[in-house]
Amino acid sequence: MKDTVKPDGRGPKGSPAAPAVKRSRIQTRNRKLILDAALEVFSTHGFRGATLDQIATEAGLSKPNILYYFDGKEAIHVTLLNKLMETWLDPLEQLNPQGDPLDEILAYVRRKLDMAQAYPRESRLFANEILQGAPRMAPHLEARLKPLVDAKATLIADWAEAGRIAPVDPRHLIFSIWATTQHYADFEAQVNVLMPEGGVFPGAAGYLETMYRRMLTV
Amino acid sequence: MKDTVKPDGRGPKGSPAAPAVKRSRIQTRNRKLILDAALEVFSTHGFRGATLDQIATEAGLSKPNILYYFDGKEAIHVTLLNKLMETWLDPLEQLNPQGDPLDEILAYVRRKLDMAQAYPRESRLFANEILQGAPRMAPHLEARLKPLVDAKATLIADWAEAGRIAPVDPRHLIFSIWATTQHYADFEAQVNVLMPEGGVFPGAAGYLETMYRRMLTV
DNA sequence: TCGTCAATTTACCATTTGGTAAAAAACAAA
DNA sequence: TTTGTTTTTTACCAAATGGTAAATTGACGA
Repeated sequence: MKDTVKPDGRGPKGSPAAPAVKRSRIQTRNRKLILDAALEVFSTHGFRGATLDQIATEAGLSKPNILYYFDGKEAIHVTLLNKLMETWLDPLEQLNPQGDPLDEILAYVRRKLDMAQAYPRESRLFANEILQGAPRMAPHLEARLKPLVDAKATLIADWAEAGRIAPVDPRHLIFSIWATTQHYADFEAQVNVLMPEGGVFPGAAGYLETMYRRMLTV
Repeated sequence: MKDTVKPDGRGPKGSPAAPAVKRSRIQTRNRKLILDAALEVFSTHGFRGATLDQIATEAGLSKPNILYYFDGKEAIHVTLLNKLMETWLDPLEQLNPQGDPLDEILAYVRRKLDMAQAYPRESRLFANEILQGAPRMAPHLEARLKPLVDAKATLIADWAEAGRIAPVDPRHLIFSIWATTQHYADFEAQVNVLMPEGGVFPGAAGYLETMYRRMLTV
């Protein structure tokens, strides 16, 4: 019997992430089902706390069928993390050196808050990974996030230097933007206890705009 | 044979948290060892990701010996969470209605940041629990945290009303303080990648004081 | 120093979990 | 419809995991 060929075109235990082969309709659909289910499960239980059975049930597929599409639990997690990284970097990448400094930063805050609202599961997946010491993401952080943050920190420092925003440590500014926006996704369970009235995001948007405006206005 | 009596004075599967019986030196020492080991393990892997074997190894005890001191994995986790809640509430409780509003809030920020630095594992234990939907802490949040936050939010609203600090939504202010301070503990793995130079906390303290001063100064 | 209770170890067990092999079913090109 | 391929199911397995029973060792007051 010849080796089973997995739908992503890799042989058994193959590794390249890039889809070397065009996927069938069924493959496309089921991979999406699995990744969506896995996002749900990993983001609420963390990697070790999630089980393939949970993912299978959530996806409406059998466990062996899931392992037909992915090489294992870890491969699913890694796939999610890889996809996530680009999405996560995007709002910061959009910070425009040519724009008005205050507007740019406030727009960045806005984008991050919108993402926390639109993609809370992704935010929690990321939070879980970092909380646990970034075991599978550390290389990514080093290779992709760090250079981007370095570049944008320099940009913000230049803006401050030129007196176009108030003096500020760019890195701590970025940390505080991440922390305050992602908080509404990551700590949703707590926020919901303390602000029961529906729709916390409009208030959050107003608060954060005010805070960073007061922080950065010269 | 008579029922084995556990060292906390409860019979098998007993429940009261209060130590009904004074503990021996050995009990005190070993319970501490276990709780410390469990804090380490739970805070990095989450509840489901942690194993009794890990905790046992970390504590330097055997697994059955651990189950001699605690009714099970869940009981250890609950014990940690209960202890944690009081520690966690304390800095906010200290917010003094008689003090100068700006000073009081800045001191609160300072206390929270100091806690993130001194007790990062506790911060991550808490973050893990909330991330996963607060399954074992929701009652606590409702019963202890919510009343406190309500009270302090009213206090801050009064300060703003009286023009002693700039107008602000008190609850979002509190959220942002939690988010920005705990970020340095919870996302330590990421922070360390982006700010390799040792000692991020002095810079964080300076940044946060500046931010909340600018935010709240009338 | 002896006896008793506390503490610990040894030897297990049932379930859960990630994963596999191989057969069966569904599908698609001819 | 036939044939080769893709997809799914069935039936497993080995390791890990939470937990227990009972025997063994240790501490310590009378």
